[in-house]
Amino acid sequence: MPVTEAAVAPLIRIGEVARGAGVSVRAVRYYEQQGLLAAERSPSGQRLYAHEAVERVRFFQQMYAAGLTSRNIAELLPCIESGHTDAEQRAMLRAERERIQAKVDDLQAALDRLDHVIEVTDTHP
Amino acid sequence: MPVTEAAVAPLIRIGEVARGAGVSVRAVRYYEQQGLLAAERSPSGQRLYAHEAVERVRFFQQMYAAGLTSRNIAELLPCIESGHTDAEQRAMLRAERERIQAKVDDLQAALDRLDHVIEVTDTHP
DNA sequence: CTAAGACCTGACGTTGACGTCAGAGGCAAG
DNA sequence: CTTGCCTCTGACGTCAACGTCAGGTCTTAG
Repeated sequence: MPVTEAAVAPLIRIGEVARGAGVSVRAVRYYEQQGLLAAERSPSGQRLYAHEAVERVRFFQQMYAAGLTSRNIAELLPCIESGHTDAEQRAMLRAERERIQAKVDDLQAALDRLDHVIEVTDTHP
Repeated sequence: MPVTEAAVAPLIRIGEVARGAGVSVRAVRYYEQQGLLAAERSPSGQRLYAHEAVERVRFFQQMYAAGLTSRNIAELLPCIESGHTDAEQRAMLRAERERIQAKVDDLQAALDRLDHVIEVTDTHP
């Protein structure tokens, strides 16, 4: 086994990140602008990402879908990466959790109402 | 029992509707503009609403929270009021239902991820 | 070498549900 | 009558997460 070079994880360009995560190239640039996703640069200035960037962007999408803002996501990223938190961060995490839970409850209530409408209108065509 | 006049349900003004439903006066006007909520007018031009308007506005809020647009709500209002639907409307109702259900699932997934983060960071302070 | 894509940096446009401000009436109390 | 609060009609502002366009550079298949 040669001791020469560890297999350098091949970096990917922005288009591949975007396609992999199912978002636009513009969106990926936007995430960088919001401080969510840093990129190396090639000598010519093109952004280069590790493969994990794809999963990371998917995570962003999931959080956006949950109603978090870029700022919220930026705040909770250090918690995830460092694995430890101070009191303020824990409070923030719990607050976001409560917000989402409340939203789930709201949606469930809306769903119930819609189901009621559907039931009524289906049995009275 | 006098046969004179049925107790006229007292109409309320826009401010009371807004306070009752927990939204702004501007929002109530906006709903009218979107064709969601009609109002009588006093001789001087002020909007007058029945009490049920409050509940109706709450319903709007619930639907907005579920991610429906004003247009969506406007489309499903006739279904609710008439109590019957054509095929297209039923399809629309089901589609919205699916959208909301998908959103609930997304939120639940986000919640699970957040819970995981919270758990890890709580046990590693 | 060359043409087609992919990528770059600005920078303005979009969408939805309102917020906000201006200017002008209404309306009950004192 | 006037003070104070509510309401009216426009009409422009906001905010977030991008879309889109312009004009130029890079990379890669052939």
